[in-house]
Amino acid sequence: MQSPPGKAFVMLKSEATDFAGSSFASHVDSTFQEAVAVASSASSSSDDDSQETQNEDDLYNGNASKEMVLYNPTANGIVDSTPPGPIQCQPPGPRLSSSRVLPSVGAFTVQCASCLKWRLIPTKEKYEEIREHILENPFVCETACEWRPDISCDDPTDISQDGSRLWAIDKPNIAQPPPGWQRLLRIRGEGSTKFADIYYQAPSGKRLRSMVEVQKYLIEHPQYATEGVNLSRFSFQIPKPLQEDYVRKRPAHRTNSHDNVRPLEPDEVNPLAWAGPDDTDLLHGRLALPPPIVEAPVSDSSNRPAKMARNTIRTDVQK
DNA sequence: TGGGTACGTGAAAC
DNA sequence: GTTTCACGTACCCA
Repeated sequence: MQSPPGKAFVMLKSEATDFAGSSFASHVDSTFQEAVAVASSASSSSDDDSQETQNEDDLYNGNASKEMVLYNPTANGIVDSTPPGPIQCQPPGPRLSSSRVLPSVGAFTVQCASCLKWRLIPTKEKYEEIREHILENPFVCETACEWRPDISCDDPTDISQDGSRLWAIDKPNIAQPPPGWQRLLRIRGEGSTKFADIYYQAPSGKRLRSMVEVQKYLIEHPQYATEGVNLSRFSFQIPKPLQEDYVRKRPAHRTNSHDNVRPLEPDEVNPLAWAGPDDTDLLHGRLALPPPIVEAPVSDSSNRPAKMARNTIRTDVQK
């Protein structure tokens, strides 16, 4: 099993304490139980069945060659080194302050193909640019010189998995959204049957949630086609969580899912610290980020269907 | 009450 | 058998 040609990791809402100064390996045992990570692998993956394992190995042991991670710097995730700059992933709208809102990707990290250290990517746009070509152009630390002139493979990793964040592997080689369009990743709560949803937001603000909708929209708005916007620019592939049980498995072809699906017990639930962001780093001016946009999916929610859980979350968190 | 969002689920694809 | 796609809809807020 060789290293996949490219990966993108998504680290989600978290309460972080430190990023740098610790290796993945040193955190494996203690953090994997806590981190919620999403991982998507490269297209190559001849061994899909072992992809998850490989991803985990990559993440912790540094075997991956080109990986990308998203993390949420609002949660105090930035290292004590040079700030990567503002992250522009899903700026919270008015509704996003709602307690319904679940974990959301806040920032982006890619693994250097050379030294295997993680480098923060300053903007979503840059991340998407890297991701689009990561198979052909593996990311290396020198690439980061574009926004951090003094960075090199000799510098410590920007981020390590300390177990307080949600990690996901993003898919490589996803096309950047057309100009004016936004690709939105919305993470669902833990225990849902699906990890996340992808939306494309048209310049008009219209949100499209499937290829079918995109196609309809492009037909209804032929001006985009004249601008070169076509379906190949869209991908609804979602990242995969490293924590396998973040997403509830669906029973095979059973409509009466209650028969087969055992709700997670509280102590089985990933004890995420979905706390609000630690302002420390913000106060230090390390990041210019949107305010917290996430409310924690409380572990309580795992005892019941997600929709019910939402009620609980609201009741517990809000007001 | 209408619009937006998050979640569940049937069907299709793998 | 499992994953992904697509979309219906419950729920919440303004």
